[in-house]
Amino acid sequence: MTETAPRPTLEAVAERAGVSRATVSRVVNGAHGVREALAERVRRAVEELGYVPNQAARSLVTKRHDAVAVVAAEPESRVFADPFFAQQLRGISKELTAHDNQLVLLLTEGREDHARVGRYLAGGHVDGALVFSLHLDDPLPGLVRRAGVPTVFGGRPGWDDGRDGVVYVDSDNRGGARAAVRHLTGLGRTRIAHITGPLDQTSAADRLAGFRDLRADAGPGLIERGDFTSGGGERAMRELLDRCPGLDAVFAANDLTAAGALRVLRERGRRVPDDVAVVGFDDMLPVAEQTDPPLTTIRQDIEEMGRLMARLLLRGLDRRASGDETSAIAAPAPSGVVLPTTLVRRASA
Amino acid sequence: MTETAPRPTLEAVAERAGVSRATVSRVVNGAHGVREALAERVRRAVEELGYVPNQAARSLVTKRHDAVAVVAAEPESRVFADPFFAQQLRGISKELTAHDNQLVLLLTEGREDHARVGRYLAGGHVDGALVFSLHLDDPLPGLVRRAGVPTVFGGRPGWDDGRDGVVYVDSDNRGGARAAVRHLTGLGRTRIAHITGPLDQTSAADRLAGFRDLRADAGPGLIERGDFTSGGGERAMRELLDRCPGLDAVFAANDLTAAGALRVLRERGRRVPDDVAVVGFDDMLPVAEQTDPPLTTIRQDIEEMGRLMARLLLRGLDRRASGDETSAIAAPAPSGVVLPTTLVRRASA
DNA sequence: CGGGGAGGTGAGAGCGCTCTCCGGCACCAC
DNA sequence: GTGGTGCCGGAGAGCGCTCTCACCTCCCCG
Repeated sequence: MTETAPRPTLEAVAERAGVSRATVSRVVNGAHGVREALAERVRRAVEELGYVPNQAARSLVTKRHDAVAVVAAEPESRVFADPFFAQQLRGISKELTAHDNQLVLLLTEGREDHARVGRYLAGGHVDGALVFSLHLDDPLPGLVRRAGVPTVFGGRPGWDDGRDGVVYVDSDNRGGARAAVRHLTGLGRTRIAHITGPLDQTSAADRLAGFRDLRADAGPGLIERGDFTSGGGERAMRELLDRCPGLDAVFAANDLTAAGALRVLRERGRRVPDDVAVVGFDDMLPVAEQTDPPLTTIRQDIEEMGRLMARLLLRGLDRRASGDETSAIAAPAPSGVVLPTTLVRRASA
Repeated sequence: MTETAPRPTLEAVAERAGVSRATVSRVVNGAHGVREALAERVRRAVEELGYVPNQAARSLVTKRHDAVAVVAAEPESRVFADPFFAQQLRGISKELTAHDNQLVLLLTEGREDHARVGRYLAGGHVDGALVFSLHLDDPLPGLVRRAGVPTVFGGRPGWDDGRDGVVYVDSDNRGGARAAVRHLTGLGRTRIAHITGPLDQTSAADRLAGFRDLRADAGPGLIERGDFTSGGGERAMRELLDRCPGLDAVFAANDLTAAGALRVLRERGRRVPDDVAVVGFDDMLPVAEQTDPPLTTIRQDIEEMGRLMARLLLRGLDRRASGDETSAIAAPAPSGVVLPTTLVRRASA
């Protein structure tokens, strides 16, 4: 079918333009120091021949790939059930594209995949990695560290001990949770319950921490563990209602959970928000806007998270490339960047 | 920080094992014709040195990259609002991984991005492309064709004239629509309405066609255009109800649309499914399971679509690589593969 | 016991590019 | 005129790998 036409090489362009390979290379790579007349001739030759540099050959000598790996553990329902990952990806993609970098997607599933990813990263096929690590016991972080690839994490890694210069981007889960609680108390609610997410995920743990910040007195009776699913939200809500029928507000760790809680609340004859006010987290649109009543929730700028991750990584790569130790000191890589969240007020609280 | 240690080369392994580069290469690439004793020595040296082949160097000579581009137009709400894309990606990823291929993700947005993608594909950085083309007037298909890269499309391209050997994978939208209607008529419904999707997308057009297959007599009064969103579903449902208050069933082009319709139905005091039965399409879980009542819908195997796309592409690449004209004739690339859909019965119909 | 395989192994020529030299040339000052 | 000073541009050496050949053992058969 489509016979792969032999693509023109630098050599061919050089010949056509009547110059040497080196000159063509200089022009193609935007280096200065080539007389305009010559440069123009080269450019025309490039155009006429439809020359595109062979990335493999270039990488071979530069040791740069202009490619970044995005690593995500696939089985994490969170990653794929929500539109989250897609949105982060979009942010990442935009930023990488703007800097002429390619995005190599590595989805893992199971142990053997981890080994594969480790090998791939260690193999020096990409300049850096963007890793989504949501679980406390995630093997991925250790793996990429061993691979020795510059990395930025998405979400606070569980083992961030604040010292080892791990770079990550997260949204302000704790602050968002506080804002949710503050909103609820502002509404005059006093018996506020919290349905957590799976606590082996830092986002869930941080949201719980934020809740506790303002409700230090909340007995365990007002806190029930959920799992970021609506089914879990239902279960937890029932439990909570049985234990503490008089509660007047619920802060759910995410919107799915809140949707489940809402259903149980209605089923038990509680009016929302009159009897019980509900606040979610994420502002996951297809859910938050379509619950009954529409959900008041905490929004995070997912796409910006992705974009920021990419930006941080590329910046780090540049610094490394220029071997500029001083600037590395002048502007040390931030170890964690936390994006603000905002309260979106709808009808449920 | 992590000083990039100079990675061992084939040469280094060869020296350590006391053989020539060629032999190491043979072992590494699994070629036979190396005495077991030697092969073992080589393997040990590889292990000890932690040798990983340099893909750039390899590509330079083989002209193979073991990488496939996945191209998707980002602004299409469909691609990112649904978990669809993520699921297809997962299927694609699994299949590619199984064949040791990398996935390079290219998200486009706007005209200049198209040019960029075109250049990238034409640049021969990947062996093939998987392209999601949902719109009739999508410029992407023409672009990849010009780039001359082996391609498999996701979703039937609008311009598939049945002749030019375009390879694509789609789910059976038309058959699924027929199944939906058949289910409704089986329930004794006679005044069945259809809320379409945006008809410039082949999936929406095909679903409409399936509806028409069995309801050729359905006047335009029973067909209302939607846009795959719940808001559109609401609008269309109101319209339909005003125009034809006696309708007893609705087939919505997707679940989001159905969710919107459901809301309007309730608002207008119609009981579902008693007064009006509703069937959706997609079986988009967070939506279909959580509508009230839960949605009867047509499920498609999204992940399998992705997997199949990848499989088809890789198969084509293999054939091309082996230059095996005869097998190309013996097993011609299928021009379109259509995956079956199944009816998932819940409470709405 | 010698010749002809057959099967292993190594040498070496690139793949297409970048980048370091180094030579050439124009221009200035003396 | 001569020597210096830049700036351009070209030559050439690889980057790490694959792959074709040629060579070199052995082994088998006549």
